[in-house]
Amino acid sequence: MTGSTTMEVQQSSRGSELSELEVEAIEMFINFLKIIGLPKSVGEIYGLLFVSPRPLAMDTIIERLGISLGAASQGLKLLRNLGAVKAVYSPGDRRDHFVADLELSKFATVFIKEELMPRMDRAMGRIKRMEELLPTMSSSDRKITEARIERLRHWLDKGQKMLPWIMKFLLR
Amino acid sequence: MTGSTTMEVQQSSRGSELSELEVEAIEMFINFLKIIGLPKSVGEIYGLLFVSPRPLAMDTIIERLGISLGAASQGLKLLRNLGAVKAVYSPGDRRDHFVADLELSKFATVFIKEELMPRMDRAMGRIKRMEELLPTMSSSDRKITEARIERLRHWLDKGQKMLPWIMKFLLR
DNA sequence: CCTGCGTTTCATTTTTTCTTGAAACGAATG
DNA sequence: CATTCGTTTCAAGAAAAAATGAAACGCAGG
Repeated sequence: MTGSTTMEVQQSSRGSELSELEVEAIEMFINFLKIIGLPKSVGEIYGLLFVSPRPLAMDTIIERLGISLGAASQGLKLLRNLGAVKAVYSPGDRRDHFVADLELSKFATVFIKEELMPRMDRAMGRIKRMEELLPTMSSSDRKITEARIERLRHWLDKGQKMLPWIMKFLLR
Repeated sequence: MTGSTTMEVQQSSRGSELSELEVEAIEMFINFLKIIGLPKSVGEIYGLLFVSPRPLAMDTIIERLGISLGAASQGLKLLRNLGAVKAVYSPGDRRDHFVADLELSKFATVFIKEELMPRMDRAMGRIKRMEELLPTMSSSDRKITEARIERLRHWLDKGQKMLPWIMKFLLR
């Protein structure tokens, strides 16, 4: 019945062994996404989707990577929130299928916008607070600390000015 | 001579309570250094040293931060290796005393040089390996994956070119 | 409506990372 | 040189982060 064209070398989408190429991609993304604090499972998922020529359903991802249901679901959710993966509709299949968004700069820009910038803002708040607290120090020490805080502010300013520039550069 | 209005806050250099200003600085650096993957204790140490107008001995650091001997020793070692802290000689005292290097950009440049660049090099190695493996794919899928790997390489190239520029910018 | 498939949630377990403190070390001092 | 003070090391413990999988959910198809 199901005859048709022997399903070809579909091995990469239903067997369980990962091809060497897939392993390379996966390891690359594990290491890469770790930099911005994402867990291994997220790197695995994105790596697999990145080299996969066609959308994959969640249970395929689970089976091929050998990760748990929870990790897959949460990892995909996170990646979708980042905009790094999107779900595509697959006719005649109740399951969602997932594709990697190839715009890698998203990882960097999201990281900058969601992590670095808010942290820098909070740091700036603390610096202001420190400046307010300066008068509570003995005057001899105050000069020294004041200069340091000033320096801190200066450096942070520089960082804050640089980030938008980097983002612009990343977006082509 | 210390006249001024209030001389009270001398406590901050030998008692055990941290001043509010010190707390702000410490929390700031904990959060800041966490970005580049350094543990809390390291942030605490650097933060304390940063606002301290004079060099501190290790046991002072231990006492004031309430951290252990091991954490202090290892944290200071790490910070010295990064070049973010240096030991200064204090006449008539057997103990080492530590000062924060105020060149904050060091954290960023060390991170770029020691973390990002090597990772990118390794990633580039993997990309080359993937390109070698491409011929093992079925030809229909190969085109797609080939284009993606090409894209990956392009993006990584861009990143690698950007890093030296960022470093230059950070160093004034 | 019910049923069943696919997905999400979340308490628990596992793994990883950080901290602790005692023991080893070493170098200045008497 | 023996002693003492200061520092480093590292095995063990604590804390934090990530993964697991069973239960709850929700929705398409009957």
